[in-house]
Amino acid sequence: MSKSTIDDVAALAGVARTTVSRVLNNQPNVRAEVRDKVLRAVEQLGFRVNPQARQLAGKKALRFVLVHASDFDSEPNSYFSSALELGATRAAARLGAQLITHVVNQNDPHAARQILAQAADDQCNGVILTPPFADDPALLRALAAQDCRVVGIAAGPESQALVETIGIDEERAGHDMAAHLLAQGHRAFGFIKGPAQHRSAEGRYDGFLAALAEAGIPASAVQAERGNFTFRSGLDCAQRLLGPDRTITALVCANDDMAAGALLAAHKAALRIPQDIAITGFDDTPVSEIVWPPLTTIHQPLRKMGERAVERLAQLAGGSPPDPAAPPLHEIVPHHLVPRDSSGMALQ
Amino acid sequence: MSKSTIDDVAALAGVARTTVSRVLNNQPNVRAEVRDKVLRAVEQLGFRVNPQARQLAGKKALRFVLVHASDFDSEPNSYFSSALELGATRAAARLGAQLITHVVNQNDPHAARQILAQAADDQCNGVILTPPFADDPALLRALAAQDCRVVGIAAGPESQALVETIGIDEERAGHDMAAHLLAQGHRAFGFIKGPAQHRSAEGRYDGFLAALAEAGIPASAVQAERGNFTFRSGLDCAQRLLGPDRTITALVCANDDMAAGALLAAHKAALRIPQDIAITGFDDTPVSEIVWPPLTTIHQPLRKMGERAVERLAQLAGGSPPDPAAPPLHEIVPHHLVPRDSSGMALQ
DNA sequence: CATGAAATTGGAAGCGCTTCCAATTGTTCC
DNA sequence: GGAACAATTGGAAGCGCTTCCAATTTCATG
Repeated sequence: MSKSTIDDVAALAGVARTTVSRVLNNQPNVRAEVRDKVLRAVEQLGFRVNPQARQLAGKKALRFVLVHASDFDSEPNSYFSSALELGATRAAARLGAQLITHVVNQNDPHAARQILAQAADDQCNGVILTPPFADDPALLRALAAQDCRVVGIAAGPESQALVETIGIDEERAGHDMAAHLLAQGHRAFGFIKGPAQHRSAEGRYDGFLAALAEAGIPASAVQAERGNFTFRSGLDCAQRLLGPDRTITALVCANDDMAAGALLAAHKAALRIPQDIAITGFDDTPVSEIVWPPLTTIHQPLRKMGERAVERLAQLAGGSPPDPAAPPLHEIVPHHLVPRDSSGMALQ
Repeated sequence: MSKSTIDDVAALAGVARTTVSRVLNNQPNVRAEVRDKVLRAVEQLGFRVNPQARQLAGKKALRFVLVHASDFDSEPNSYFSSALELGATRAAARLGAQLITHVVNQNDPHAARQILAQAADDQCNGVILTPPFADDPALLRALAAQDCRVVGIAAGPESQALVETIGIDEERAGHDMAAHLLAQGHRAFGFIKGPAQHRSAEGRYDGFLAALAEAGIPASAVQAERGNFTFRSGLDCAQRLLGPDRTITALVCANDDMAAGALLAAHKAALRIPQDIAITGFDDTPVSEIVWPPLTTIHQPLRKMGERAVERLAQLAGGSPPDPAAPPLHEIVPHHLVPRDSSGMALQ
């Protein structure tokens, strides 16, 4: 169980460590024959580069901060934050970077100031901000002023103009969900939105409406409610939409938790799902598979987003100074529709 | 935003790096006056040790493997695995260790062989096994035979006798849940167990029965069903227990997902929760707060368990050879009862 | 074949830190 | 005061790897 080092590879391949390093890092000026010899030695020894050593030697000690939002002063008990951080820490480990996580109470009036102080304290190369912090332009500007790079997660258009951001194409996702339901014959829709300040999620509704408009269904025909991403708000909104005078045959919820609440409301109203009412969510968190029937939803790759955020910061830290004239990049990660039984059947 | 190094601290404190290192690592033979001077310099500079450099210099390059179980060949979409891994990666990062994760299909007859091959391939110092792999004695013995240290997560008594393990006190947890319900006046119970091969979770039922026995309620009076930890199995079992001839006032489920299914069954049967039937879960996953009413449950600190697993492996890798006569250590991490509205009121 | 240029390879320093062995300082005893 | 011992501190090597600059080899041209 002893670990091979670059010196072992060099000895076996009969070259210097410099050459091994060149091969492993895809640098030029290595003959193909030497490259093959090195790669064979790597394979034979089962060599794995030590990322810590690589990072240290490369003079690129990197340290990033991930800021979680919470309603309390303790860590959020949520899949969103766990998955995002898991992706981020995996990427950091791979790159030999340090990732420091902080939890900030989103209801604290001093939240922004706290984030600024922590970023300075931590002497970090960059900060990953989650909603709602990613949608706070003043905070984004203040971080830039203290020379701190930022990647915003699921941030709205205003933030996209200020800092690097990552998210799914929310409008396209909403459009895809509507298209799925339209293809099943639905023409009468309800929609439970998320919080108004969640700018990116508003795009879900916009895309949904755009797809309906293409099918000749005006926005005024949609029965919309506003929830706050919780099961309870989904239950309450759905009870209003699924009352005795119900006209809708499909209810789209802006996240899975609210959709789970809407499922309960439908069960309580003795409605068959999806025959009487199809119900769909967003995000593909574990909840979407836990409930009955399992939810049709849009998969948002949270882990991937965490990874990309770290990788983006690493690029920013390692590259040339940013071109001030170039706008920040909004990176779109792919979403996909996950059809499940909550919308599994075409309308009769 | 420049990072301080140990040399900066040494210069400011007027000592050698060796002395700074001694202070930071709590080594003896440093006068208190010198120690204070160093710590002040650390504070003033906001110095943070670089764990990569520490690990590399300390000649303790560590690499661990975490094996997730899945029903597919892709990564499980579950809070259990995410939280465990998050704890493990955080601890690994802090210790400057590498953590490699693998996903193994638990239904694959070659699963054990796959794990063995991967551990050897990865040249790792140790393996963290999750259920059901942690409950496979043959696998545990085979890993030991290839000189691979193991920490099992939530493993049953048989595994506890073979390898290092970590879990909550399942019996005490089951006992605490029963005591909570007994204190609210409940005397007629149902219980939805987990899968029979999940040895550790059987302890939940044992502890539950022990508490009832103390209150003079025999095991034969409990209506028990067996689920498989899924929402659907919870729904099905609960429908049998909550039928028109229902006699129970409290239903304890061996995990939160089944409890969420039981909640739906209760809602469908038009039962008030908790007035007509109290329903409780186990594990305190995000689901427990997402449903309505929120679930009383037992908090199992998954992240902590992941952390401790890595720390335990690091200790095993760094210490003296294990005493063959000493039994492996079963580490108990604290659980606690989380009372919520699903059992929030005393019986009328 | 000789020369110059380009391509390829290697020696060695050093990233931030730990640790081994040497050097220095302090304490105790006669 | 001197010797012996203990406590404290520091110099320097080196962890696994990258990278800068030097050395060597290869290629092209006259």
